[in-house]
Amino acid sequence: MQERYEPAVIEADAQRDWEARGTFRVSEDPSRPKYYCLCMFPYPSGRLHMGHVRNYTIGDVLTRYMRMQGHNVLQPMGWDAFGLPAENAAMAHGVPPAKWTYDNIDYMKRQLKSLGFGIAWDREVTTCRPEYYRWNQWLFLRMLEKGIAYRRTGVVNWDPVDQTVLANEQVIDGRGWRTGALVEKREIPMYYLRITDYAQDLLDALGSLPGWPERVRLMQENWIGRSEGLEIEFEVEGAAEPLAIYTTRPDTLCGVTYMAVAAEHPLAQRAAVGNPDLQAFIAECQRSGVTEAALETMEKRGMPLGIHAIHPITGERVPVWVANFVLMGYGTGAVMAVPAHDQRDWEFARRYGLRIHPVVQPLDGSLPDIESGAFTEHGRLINSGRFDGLEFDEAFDAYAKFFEAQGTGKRRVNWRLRDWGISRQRYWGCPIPLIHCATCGVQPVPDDQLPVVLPEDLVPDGSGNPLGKSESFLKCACPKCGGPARRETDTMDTFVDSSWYFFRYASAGNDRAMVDERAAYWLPVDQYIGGIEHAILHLLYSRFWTRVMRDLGLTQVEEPFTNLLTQGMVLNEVFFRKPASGRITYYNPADVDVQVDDKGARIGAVLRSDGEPVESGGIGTMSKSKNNGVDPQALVERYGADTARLFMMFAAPPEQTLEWSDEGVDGAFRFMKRLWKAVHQHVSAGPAQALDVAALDEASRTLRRQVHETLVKVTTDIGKRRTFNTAIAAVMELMNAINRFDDRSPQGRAVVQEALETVVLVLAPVVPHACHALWRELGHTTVLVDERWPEPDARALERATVEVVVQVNGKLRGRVTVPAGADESVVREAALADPNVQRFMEGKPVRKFVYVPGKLANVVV
RNA sequence: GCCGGGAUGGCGGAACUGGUAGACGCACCGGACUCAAAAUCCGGCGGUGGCGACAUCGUGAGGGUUCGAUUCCCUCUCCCGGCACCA
Repeated sequence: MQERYEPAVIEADAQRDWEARGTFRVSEDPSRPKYYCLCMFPYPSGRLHMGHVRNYTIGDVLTRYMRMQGHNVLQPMGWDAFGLPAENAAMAHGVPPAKWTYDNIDYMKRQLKSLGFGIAWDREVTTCRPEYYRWNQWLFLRMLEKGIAYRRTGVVNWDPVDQTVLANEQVIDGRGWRTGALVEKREIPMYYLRITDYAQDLLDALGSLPGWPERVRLMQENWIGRSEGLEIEFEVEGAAEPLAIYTTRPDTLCGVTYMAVAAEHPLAQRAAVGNPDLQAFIAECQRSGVTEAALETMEKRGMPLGIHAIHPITGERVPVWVANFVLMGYGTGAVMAVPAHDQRDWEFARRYGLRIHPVVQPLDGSLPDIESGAFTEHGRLINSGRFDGLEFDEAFDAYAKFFEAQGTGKRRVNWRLRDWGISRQRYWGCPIPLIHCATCGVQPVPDDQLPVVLPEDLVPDGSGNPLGKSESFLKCACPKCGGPARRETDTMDTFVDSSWYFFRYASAGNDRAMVDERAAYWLPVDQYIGGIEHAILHLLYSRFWTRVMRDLGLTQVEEPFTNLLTQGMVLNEVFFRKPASGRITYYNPADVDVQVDDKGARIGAVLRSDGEPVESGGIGTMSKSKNNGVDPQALVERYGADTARLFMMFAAPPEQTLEWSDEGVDGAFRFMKRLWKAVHQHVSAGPAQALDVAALDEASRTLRRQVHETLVKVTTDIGKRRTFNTAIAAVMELMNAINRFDDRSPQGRAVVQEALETVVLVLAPVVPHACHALWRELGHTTVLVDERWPEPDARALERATVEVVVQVNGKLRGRVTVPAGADESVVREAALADPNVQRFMEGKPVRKFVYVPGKLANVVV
């Protein structure tokens, strides 16, 4: 056996071996339990980043673990290959997005292979390939037929200089990122998917997802945002049509002191005619951003329209305002304002001197305090005429009945969730398969003409969609009348691509159907793993898309992902210098030396190249802008894939953020060397004898118990808790025990042989290359990746005595050793006899004796 | 602003169902080996007091429940993720 641990050689050997054996190619085998382990596929940005390495290492550990547990495991991989960065790269370097994307895929695929992930590469999916996205188009046409897809206008960010639609991330402080021009809101026709038709189902089914983190279910529940309320019509003076509003607080109706409508609302538009001030204000509302965060954080402003609504209960005249925080897209584009019981309305009323009229009092009968803020809790009605004295539920019912009887209002369920706008005015995406004909209008592309292929040779220049300038793409015949027509140039949101790729892995290569019977074998995904940043949108869209496929008879599956693991982000330190004048410069932590005092505490940091100090910017996500990324490739070349994988899994539990640490990587590498050395030392003394459990001495029995205790712990940590860091810590502890054990007798060596075999087996999912080699060195002719996970020996786990800690009044005062399974009375006697325990009891009688069997006793005096 | 999450030694983290706070690793300190260094091995390592046995304080801040709270409840601070065209 090689004495030195040489990862480059070991890893290449192992990978060659798996490749030659076709170890990770899988087929559908109904005789074995299946396990579909899926990691979120990467966007091919150029190189893998540490987040990918973390994600795919978690997936690979589970894949290899479940394989050892006897499952038929599928771990596929693919590319989320459409998207904005390819267009940005095209603009920067003049390369077509297609070439850039395919080159990146080639490089990143090599990186993934070098990390030793057990991927079924024969099922690879690339979303920018026509053989993939034709099925986006095909399903879109089915949705159009069923009315799930429809056309209406939507608001986008418009850069007036570049004459182009901007993504939210391309709008910086309200200005276009390239032109610096003030961005305008613009309404354009777009295609939407009726995800709101599925809102109730998507909400209810969250309850059937016990394998999802509670926080993700909560976030989705809040995102869907079901609310029950009343839709109420207010008469408007001098207008034929009433003003409809939706409220979840009908009990506060008599507290309405003004109404607010969106800038785009017909009432506001009409009032603005001939009123320049109002026109200016409405134009200003058009200029704010379109994101919810921007709308919620901006200053709440408004202007009276000079018209009045009639309160449906009191008959009072109520002024109607236009306000920048009311959105035409939400509900009816108008709200009733109750400043006494809604904080936002309260602030608005204070600002503009509007009346604040309390109509709800706390249940204790006190008067609501509306001086410092709104009273927003439920309570009892006052100042509400014949509704006085009612509580929330009663008031809700009473008002509902009142309006239903009059036909001027009704109960309504409202959703925060909005329909999914899938149109993008961009080139590098899946073409929406529609044709515009001057005589026949919008026509779907017939199925036999699919796919509508995206030309791969265009280069965007930032001024609009290049598809709109490509005659060869645009020109087509109308499928209905045969006359000249033009193709739709909008492409689909890339969330469409990622909403069903997990079905396609299981139906790879089928050019006649979107999914086939292989999907019925593999779906649903047993374990999905990806970043927490996808907790809402991607996961919700996938759940929706799966339901549409179910309704079209394409699958029986309703929920695509049975278990979900959301991994935390990978962080690193941030170092920078900010000269008195000039731009801030970030330095890569690899180029910075940290200075510590003699206790190891940090006292400063200097740039290695010039020895001058740099400032610490704390810890942040690895990013280009902060220049704090670590290249996985350099890591693998220096330490090997196993060390990289071991560090990633050891440094933090998977759901938490992970802080990068070069020293931590060194530590992981040292452990690999120690492991290698321990096996080398053991093996170089010749083969071990068979283990005779009955012949072991005390020290050997203790080591053997530690081996089996570790096995139990690692099995639950990997298999149930998914806390790989504690599993690895337990194995490190065992390795320390093995290294301290120096019994070279035949039975001593037999115990060590069993211990080392166990270590190699349980570490195989984490550091598969080294373990692959070590398994052979330990005398096996089998291939480790096909071995079964070991079973603990119950008899090895038995203990004769246990240590019980003894507290007096909850404070630790002593320890007693008692026979395992001893009665409480035995423990009590031993505990009370302990001198230190007696000292702290100060001769007082025992008031209470709490005993946690085998662990702890608390004497209360 | 709203929704979700987090905060434990010098650092990353552990404590699984309310029961020994600090496992494991890193950094640091001391020692062995070495002409020396690196590597490796051994030992120490939350603060304070004590020669020591041990005591005492200590899990972001403040309060509460409990025999017992890092864990449960309330209030607050800071950090991170998402907010519908980044993926």
